[in-house]
Amino acid sequence: MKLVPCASCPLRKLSLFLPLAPGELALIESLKRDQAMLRADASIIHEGQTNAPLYTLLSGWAFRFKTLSDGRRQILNFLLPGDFIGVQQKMSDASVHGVQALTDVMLCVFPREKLWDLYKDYPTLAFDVTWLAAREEQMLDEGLLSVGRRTAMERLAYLLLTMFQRAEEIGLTKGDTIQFPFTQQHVADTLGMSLVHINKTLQRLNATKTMRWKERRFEILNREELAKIAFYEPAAPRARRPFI
Amino acid sequence: MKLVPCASCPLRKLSLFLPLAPGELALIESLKRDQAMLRADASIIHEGQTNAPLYTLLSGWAFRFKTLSDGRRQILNFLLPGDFIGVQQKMSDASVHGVQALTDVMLCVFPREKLWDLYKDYPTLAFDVTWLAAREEQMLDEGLLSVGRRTAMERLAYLLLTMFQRAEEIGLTKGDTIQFPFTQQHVADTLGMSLVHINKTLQRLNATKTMRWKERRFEILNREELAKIAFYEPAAPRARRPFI
DNA sequence: CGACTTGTTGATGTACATCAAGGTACGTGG
DNA sequence: CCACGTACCTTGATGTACATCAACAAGTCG
Repeated sequence: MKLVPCASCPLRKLSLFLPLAPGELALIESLKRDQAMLRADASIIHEGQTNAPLYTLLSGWAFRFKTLSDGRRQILNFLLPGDFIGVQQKMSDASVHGVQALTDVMLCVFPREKLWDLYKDYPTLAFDVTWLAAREEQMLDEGLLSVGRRTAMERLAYLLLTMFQRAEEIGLTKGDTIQFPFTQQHVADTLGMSLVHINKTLQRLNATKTMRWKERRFEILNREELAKIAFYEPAAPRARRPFI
Repeated sequence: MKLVPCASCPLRKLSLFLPLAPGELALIESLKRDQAMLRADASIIHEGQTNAPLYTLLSGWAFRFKTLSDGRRQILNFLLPGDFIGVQQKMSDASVHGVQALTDVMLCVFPREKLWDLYKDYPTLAFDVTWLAAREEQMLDEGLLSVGRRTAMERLAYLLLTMFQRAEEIGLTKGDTIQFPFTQQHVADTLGMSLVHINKTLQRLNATKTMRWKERRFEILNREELAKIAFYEPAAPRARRPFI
């Protein structure tokens, strides 16, 4: 398989990313070790794996998760194109969570040892890495708020709405619809509920006519009302990039 | 109030922090704007506050939280001396969570604009910042796993055990005991449960004789057994500092 | 064609929340 | 000193949001 040169990397086309200085691009190019293609359901990082490389998700969906020894699983977050995989592991430690592909995915592989070069020579990029980590952390905060304090209906509405909006930002939606790759079981494991209860809550939520989710196809019918159900409090407009 | 010079900063004494190069110390010194002392219950960062500075917690306990507009509160994490406050906000955005002091606290104030200087001139320190953020994220992951998938008893055991261990690492414990500053209501808001249920679960947990928590005084009686109840799966030994 | 994955629905049980009342400790002002 | 409030904890009674179990339907894949 041919390597996609970074200059034509799909991520570079996103408006989220301002142009890099030429030197930065060259550096990124030099850091890139490899590119990997994985099938849906493949494991990207195993729980307990040591010194896993960093990845950027170029295309497809994935998710981070943890499991207890008796099999209970908690999905921590979904990953979309443009997301970084692996910053979570405090450097050089064993990974304490797994990452699994939800669809076929394409990954850019980035050896962990070289992260230091990036910090040393390209503080702008280092700043970006921190920014991405902070963004991840905010999503986790929201997840914790959902699972801890939102009701079943609010949780489900919140998750579907925000997943839609994340997908929308990177152009994965068509109007008010999208094809979600996850199942009701995935959602159950994300929201800390049982599959059956997700299904019953979904019936009630569909009945509100603010949205519809059936056979993986999701459609928003009334975004404001859905946001109200979700207890979604609109954040300040997103910064496009770290300041300076 | 006198400023504590960074060279004699309480944090510098912790074994968690290896010696800094002299230049690094000077930089930190120059970045330090101020030092603040706050009373228990004071708000350190308000939800919605923009461009809040960064802080290092020098002494005392605090916590990060989010609230829904109808008052439901979720505590996201507790903060102990040596923790960074504010990296979570993706730079320059409005803060989407609040931070409140649990005891009287002493803070080192660090203007957000200067973070860039640090990244530019001291990549080692920048690396540390990322490392701290990654560590925070791992704690959040565990919190999400707890609230989503652990039972009430497991959750409570896990929280108390890990809070004890975090305190132990920075020398806040006396043998197997510690004085926790938080109330059962705080724990309820951390674990996504009601105060009443926390109390009832606590009775059951005390009855196992693996620990005792009464009137803020916490004591571990059998760490291994408590860890089993908590479904605590020991992580790989902690790295002392990011590899370079 | 079975075997499997995903979704759906109903019956039953339980882990939790909510409500309510009271208990102890600690502070305050009279 | 007492009377009073307030913060935190405790316990029982009742209700409900959830999980679990079970059975079945529809699609897909070897």
